[in-house]
Amino acid sequence: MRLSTRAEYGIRILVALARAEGEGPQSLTAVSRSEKLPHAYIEQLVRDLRRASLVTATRGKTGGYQLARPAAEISLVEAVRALDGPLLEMPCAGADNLETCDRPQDCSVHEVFSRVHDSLEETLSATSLADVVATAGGPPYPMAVRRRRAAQHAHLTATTAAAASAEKPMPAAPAR
Amino acid sequence: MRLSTRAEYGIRILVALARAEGEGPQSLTAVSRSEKLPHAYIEQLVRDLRRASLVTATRGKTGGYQLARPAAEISLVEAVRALDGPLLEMPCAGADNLETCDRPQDCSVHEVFSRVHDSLEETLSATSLADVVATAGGPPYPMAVRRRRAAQHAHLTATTAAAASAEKPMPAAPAR
DNA sequence: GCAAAACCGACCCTGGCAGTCGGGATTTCA
DNA sequence: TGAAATCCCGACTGCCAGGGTCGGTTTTGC
Repeated sequence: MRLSTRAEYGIRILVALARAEGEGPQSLTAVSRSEKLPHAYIEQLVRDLRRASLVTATRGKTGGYQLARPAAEISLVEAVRALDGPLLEMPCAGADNLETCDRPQDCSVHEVFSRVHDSLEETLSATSLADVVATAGGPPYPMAVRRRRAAQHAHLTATTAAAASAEKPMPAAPAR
Repeated sequence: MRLSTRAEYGIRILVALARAEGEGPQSLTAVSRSEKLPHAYIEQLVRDLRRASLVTATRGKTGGYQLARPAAEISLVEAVRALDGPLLEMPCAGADNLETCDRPQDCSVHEVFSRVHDSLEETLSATSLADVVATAGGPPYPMAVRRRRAAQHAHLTATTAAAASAEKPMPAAPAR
């Protein structure tokens, strides 16, 4: 299972724009340089972001892109949907829109996949660009991650997985 | 984002075997017929399941496959890992094993992706084959899903997403 | 010994997706 | 006015992972 690089790059772009919030339009070349991403490719992606109204563009020599809304009000799930389509793309799984399962009556996995989809949606919509920017200032990541994992593992053995999930500090408000 | 059909089919196979728990080995042709999956392809998958010790095989004319452990003790995350490798396969993301991020010091998305990975792991490891079999008897799925969604949405507007997740009845014990 | 099963490796083939290219439309600035 | 920098757009390429197949061997029950 993997998230497309489209979504990954897209998020990186948005985060870069979020960092420069209020500083006016950022040119794509600047972003591509700072994030080390291929300019020509990025261009496609940012187009989709604009069409999804996550970003606004201004043309001309001093032009560039900026977030269409405050970073705190843009959740990652919007970015992923804009670039990647449905969160969990499977014939038989509470997809984003409707169910297109070919075994309508007795599909064993339908329920589970819907659950997976929902959990993805939850985690992604619970994180805003502002959150990402905020955490990104912290300690080097492998460390932070490992510390988090350790703490969580302790909980997992003591209580249930669901309970542990609820205890994780999930910073911000969903955008919608 | 999508789960490979390998994983999907694999789960279907395991569920079929779980349904026939205690009835001795089930031939692959039987499974392929009942689940409407291509025999030749399934064969590959079940091989991997065996190598991961989720399934045992008996050869010969009356041979077939059966679960290596009770269905209640096999979680879906094991199946997915056996067939699909790491849960969330991304260069920069707390992958299953170790971190192979090329932007070691300031990777903005590392933290988020790890969170997604963990949430996947939670939901998948919280569901055992026995759970799937149990829920699979119930009402036709689209209904069940829609009902669940509606209930959840009501909560989401009232409380936070994380809290709603904790309230979802997640039936069973993680396998490990 | 025949039939039916599990085993195995090698192979094919198509779609999606990362990434490129060339050109056009806008704006700014000198 | 024109050059330069940007956004804008559609079309193209190339690769490779993944779904699916095939032919053959070994094991076992009747």
